[in-house]
Amino acid sequence: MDKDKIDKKDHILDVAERVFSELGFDGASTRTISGEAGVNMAMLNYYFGSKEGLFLAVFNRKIISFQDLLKNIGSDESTTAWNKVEKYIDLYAQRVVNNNCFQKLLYQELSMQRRGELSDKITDILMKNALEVRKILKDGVDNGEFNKDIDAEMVIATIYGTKNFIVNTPQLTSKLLGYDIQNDKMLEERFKPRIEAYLKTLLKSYLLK
Amino acid sequence: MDKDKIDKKDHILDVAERVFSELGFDGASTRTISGEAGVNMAMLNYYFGSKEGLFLAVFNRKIISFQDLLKNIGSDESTTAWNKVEKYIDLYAQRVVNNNCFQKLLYQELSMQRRGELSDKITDILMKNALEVRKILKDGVDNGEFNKDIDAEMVIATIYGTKNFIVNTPQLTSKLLGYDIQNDKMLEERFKPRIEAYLKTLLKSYLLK
DNA sequence: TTGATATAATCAATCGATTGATTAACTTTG
DNA sequence: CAAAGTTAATCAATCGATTGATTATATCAA
Repeated sequence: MDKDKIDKKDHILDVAERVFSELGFDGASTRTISGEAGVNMAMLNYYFGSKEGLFLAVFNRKIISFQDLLKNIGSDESTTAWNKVEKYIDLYAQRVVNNNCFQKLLYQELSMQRRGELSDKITDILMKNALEVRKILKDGVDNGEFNKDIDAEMVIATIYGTKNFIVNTPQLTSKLLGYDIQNDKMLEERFKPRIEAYLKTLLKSYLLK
Repeated sequence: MDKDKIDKKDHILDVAERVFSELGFDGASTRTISGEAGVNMAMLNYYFGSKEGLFLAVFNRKIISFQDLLKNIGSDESTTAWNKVEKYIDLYAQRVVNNNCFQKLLYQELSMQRRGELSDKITDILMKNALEVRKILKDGVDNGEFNKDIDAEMVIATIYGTKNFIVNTPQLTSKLLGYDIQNDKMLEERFKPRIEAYLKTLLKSYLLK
């Protein structure tokens, strides 16, 4: 039945996303993934063509919705630039909480600059997001809302980097923050409001005159 | 000759450090490392016992100078907390420029929480570093120099994270910043002063009353 | 509805390539 | 000579990928 096929592919993607996140692209073997998904190894290639195809499928499944949300924030003409920044921080924090595992995977894969389509695709997607944020910042400068001498690109690095550092080195930052970042409940109830409040205060004092 | 042996081992470590940084632990094969180092594959095991032994050797070689960084920063009682922060930013930026490759390797391995001994070792070192910075920040709060409601731990995440994001995703940030982060000359002449100025301005507006 | 048939899904088995590691022979050095 | 250094050749294990055979499902003529 068609419904079953979709469910099974989706199940494989779920498992693959988790295993990739835990072990990285190289560390996660197709045998491990198929084994944990409870399917035959050949099914991975049957459905997704190759290991890289499987990774790309995991990747593509995640990115579509976020792009649209981001675009909507930037295109809203009825609000201030600072309000857009706040909205983006909220959206981003929510995204991190919901896709903690995957965000780690993305950054990990991007960190080791590898050959081919995979890295290029990830770069393109993240670049699009980054440019969207930069446009918001530049607009804020142009309309006099933000300081004219802000370093927009570095601000982007700060937003992404602060989050990445925390979720990508959980054994370090959990000690530092005082609670377990890898625990979903802690992530939602303590980390999320904390990074939201922090980034807003930090950027507000830097961006606004 | 003993000198030659040391030089050769050191050369292998140099190459291994770079290749590990570029491809990760899994992605870097012993054949690639030995090939690029211009030595026979068996020499790696002859010198370092195993691939992991080689990795540990790369890591241990760097630890010593890492420790030195920790000592002299917060101990100066004759200056302000903000001045210490500025000094630390300068020192850190210098560190990044000089050890760009290794810094990448470090956080790559740490973000893949997979090994026992090595991961603990890295965590301990970085934790010591982080606590040193936190002490500076807390002292600044206690003597009324900094805002009393700053989030010290998140500030640390911002300092480390902003840097890490840029040097660990060079193909992305090079596009964003407009020059090649992987070029040493660019790193020294353009990126270093830029991140110094940015972090100082950013943190100044956030920390100081 | 039934039976034949075509398509999709799944399987065990195995492919060649590559991995980290090791061996044994050779060369250099002291 | 003996020890250290170095090499090519090779090891078992595992990698991603593919095969041909088998089962399940869908389609359609009678």
